[in-house]
Amino acid sequence: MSKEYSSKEIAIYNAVVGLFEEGADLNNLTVAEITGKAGIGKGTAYAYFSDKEEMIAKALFYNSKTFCKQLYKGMCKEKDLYAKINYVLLKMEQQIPKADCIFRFINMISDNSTISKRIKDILRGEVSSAKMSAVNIVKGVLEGEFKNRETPSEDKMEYLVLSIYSKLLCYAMFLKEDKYKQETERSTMRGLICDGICREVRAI
Amino acid sequence: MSKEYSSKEIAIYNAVVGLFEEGADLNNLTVAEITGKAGIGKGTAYAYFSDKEEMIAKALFYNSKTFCKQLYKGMCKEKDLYAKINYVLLKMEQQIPKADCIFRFINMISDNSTISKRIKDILRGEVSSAKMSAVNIVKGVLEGEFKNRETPSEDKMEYLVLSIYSKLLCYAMFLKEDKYKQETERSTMRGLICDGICREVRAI
Amino acid sequence: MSKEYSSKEIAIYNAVVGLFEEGADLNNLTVAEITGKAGIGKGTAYAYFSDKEEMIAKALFYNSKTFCKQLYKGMCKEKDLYAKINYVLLKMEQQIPKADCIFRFINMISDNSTISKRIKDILRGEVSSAKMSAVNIVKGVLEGEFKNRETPSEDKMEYLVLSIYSKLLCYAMFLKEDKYKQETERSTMRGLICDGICREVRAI
Amino acid sequence: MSKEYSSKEIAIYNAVVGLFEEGADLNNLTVAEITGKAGIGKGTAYAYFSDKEEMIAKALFYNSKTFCKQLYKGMCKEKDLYAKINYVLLKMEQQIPKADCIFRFINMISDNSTISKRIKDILRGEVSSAKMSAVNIVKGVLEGEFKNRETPSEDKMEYLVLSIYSKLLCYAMFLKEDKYKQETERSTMRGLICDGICREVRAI
DNA sequence: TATGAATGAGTTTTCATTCAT
DNA sequence: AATGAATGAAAACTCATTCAT
Repeated sequence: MSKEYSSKEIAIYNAVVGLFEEGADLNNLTVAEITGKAGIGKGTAYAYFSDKEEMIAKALFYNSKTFCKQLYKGMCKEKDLYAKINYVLLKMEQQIPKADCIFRFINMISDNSTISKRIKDILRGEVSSAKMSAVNIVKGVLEGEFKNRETPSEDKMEYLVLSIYSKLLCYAMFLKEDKYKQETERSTMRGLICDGICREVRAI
Repeated sequence: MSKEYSSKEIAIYNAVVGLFEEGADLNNLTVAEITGKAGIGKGTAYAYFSDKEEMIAKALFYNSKTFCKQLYKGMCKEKDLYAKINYVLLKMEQQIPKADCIFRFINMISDNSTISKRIKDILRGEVSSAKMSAVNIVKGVLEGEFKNRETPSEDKMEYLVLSIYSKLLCYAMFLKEDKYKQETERSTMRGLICDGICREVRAI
Repeated sequence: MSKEYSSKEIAIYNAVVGLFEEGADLNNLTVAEITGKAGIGKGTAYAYFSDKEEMIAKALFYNSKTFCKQLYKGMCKEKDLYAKINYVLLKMEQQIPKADCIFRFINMISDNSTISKRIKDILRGEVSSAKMSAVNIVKGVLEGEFKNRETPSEDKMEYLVLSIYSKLLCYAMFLKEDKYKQETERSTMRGLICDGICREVRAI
Repeated sequence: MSKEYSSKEIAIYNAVVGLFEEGADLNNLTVAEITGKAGIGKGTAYAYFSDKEEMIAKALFYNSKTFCKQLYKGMCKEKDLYAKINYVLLKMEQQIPKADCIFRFINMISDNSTISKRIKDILRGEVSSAKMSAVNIVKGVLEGEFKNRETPSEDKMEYLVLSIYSKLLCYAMFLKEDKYKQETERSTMRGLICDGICREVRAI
């Protein structure tokens, strides 16, 4: 079911994400940097990827898939809506660089870069795409809410997904601001977001 | 109060935005393309900007400022919260490329590109930064809501801003999906967003 | 007298010639292509040849030697000058790719490529070189002509060789032109060449 | 009528031919070598040519055209067939490297290299192609021969062209052999070739 | 002041060759 | 002996930036 990755592929994926976490610009990464960080020869990388863009696109996709899968699993164990959202927000805080990387990944899907084109190719090929993965988390969050009551119309569900998804996305953005380096601030905002989402779900 | 722009500067700004709207990747724009589109010589551009990144960063900033200013003005004329939000969403739909350009601009602030660094420099210099401009719109939207009732705590205001801002941002993202090429779909979602935001504001 | 070739060597030789006949550029053949076509591992090839150039040079040499030997044999059976030349021209037509390969081989001797250097090394080592082989055919063609009459001076013999050799060479070149895809055209030219050479030989 | 060449183009053409004359392999010339020899920057070359192959192909073509034009002009002044051929052979001897370069050019037309493809593109574009130029010389040589007598059939003319052309070509090849470093040897062969051609023309 | 020809540093990518298995 | 994964040197090509006109 799950794809097999060779050790060299994983090395490239980790190198790309690692460089990103160190503050590199994904649009200006060089193959030399990537393979250097990965500890393999330049030529080797080209035996596994057709070009630089593929390396980066697949690395972002792999990172997103891995992180989202893990997030999804943990979130499912939480008992109610509030707890689920809180879990996701907390995990994002704990792994800011990973979350950030997904954030970049999602952004990249809609720029016009060559990487973006490659990402789209990958997503087309994969059944459970990465953006879907992020959206899946939101859907997972909502699941169970409508077991004991009528499921809202499709439009309303779509709105709820947008509403929750957008808050998660922006929370990731806000986390990078200096202000949110403080746990107190984060905790307050987290609470407000959880409350807000619960209120929205109830209201629909 | 407002800065004076020379005609050459404006030409560069319009060229950058124009190229972006034509589908160019902002990270791979060349000076030749920009000056070609602007109808001026390469050397001339360097008389007004210190490097390529400055051209792009300032162009994005200029575009955002202009669009947000216009949006802000129009929005103020609307009588209530619902109408204001509806106005903003409608304007975004009407000017998808411009909205998209701001979206990119906001995203860029948090990538690690050279352009991003330049944007930060500009924002530091400008009192009313562009992100602020976008956030300002949100603030403008909220303004007036709290004339007849107690202003919520600063934390809650911040949450409201995040909530509204995130929905606007994600609406811009969603607008690029095929589904939202249909006016009916857009109209439904617009209504849900306006309702949702009104509910949130009331609930706080 | 004749060298022994291992099966791997032969595989390489056939691979090179095969690739050439398929339209490959001898100057841009890769080891991967050659060994792939030969059905052996890259490392194995290096057990038999010191480098890529040697593979190609020896392959061309082998092909030339083989083809010329065969041509020489067949030609000797023909009774007179006209028949001999006609035989050679006909064989060239029947095996255009092989003839072409020799043609390339001869040309290569005088370019300054690394392959050319290797070819020269081989020719130095071999008593009956390939160019000699081609020239040998010409000499074979002339042989017997001067049994019943005085052998011309060395200079004149040299001229005759050049004259015949050059016509064979150019006939091979011309054969690649569209015009000579027609048997009628080829047949006419063949006749003219045979007549011309006979006349020259008689005149000397 | 004649194309204008920029000084940079000429510099590239001379550099390529110069490098060839110094013994470089046309198939392994690097852009750095060419532009270095030409005394211009690498980037500059790419402003005038779309790629390396174009530089080399056009350089060979330019050299051939120039040399053939000059040869043609001089040859026309000679009074009879013998003198004309003698003139051409002498010029070839005097400018062995140039003649050699044309020889390579003609050979290249029929290899399968990228340069060869480029040459074919050029020839398709030009009315008086380079191979034609070489052939033109042969035709020029023959011109005037048939003023006072009946022109032979087309086939026979074609044969004559092949016969003369092939001798010129091979003479150029032979000139590179050590033996023909001697003027005496060359002079003898020259005489034999002139006689031979005259005899052939008369016999047709 | 405006220009765009010229430059070369910096990137991607290929491929001959090696060597551990 | 045979293999092919791994390597990195080398080459093509691009493009920001300069500067003579």
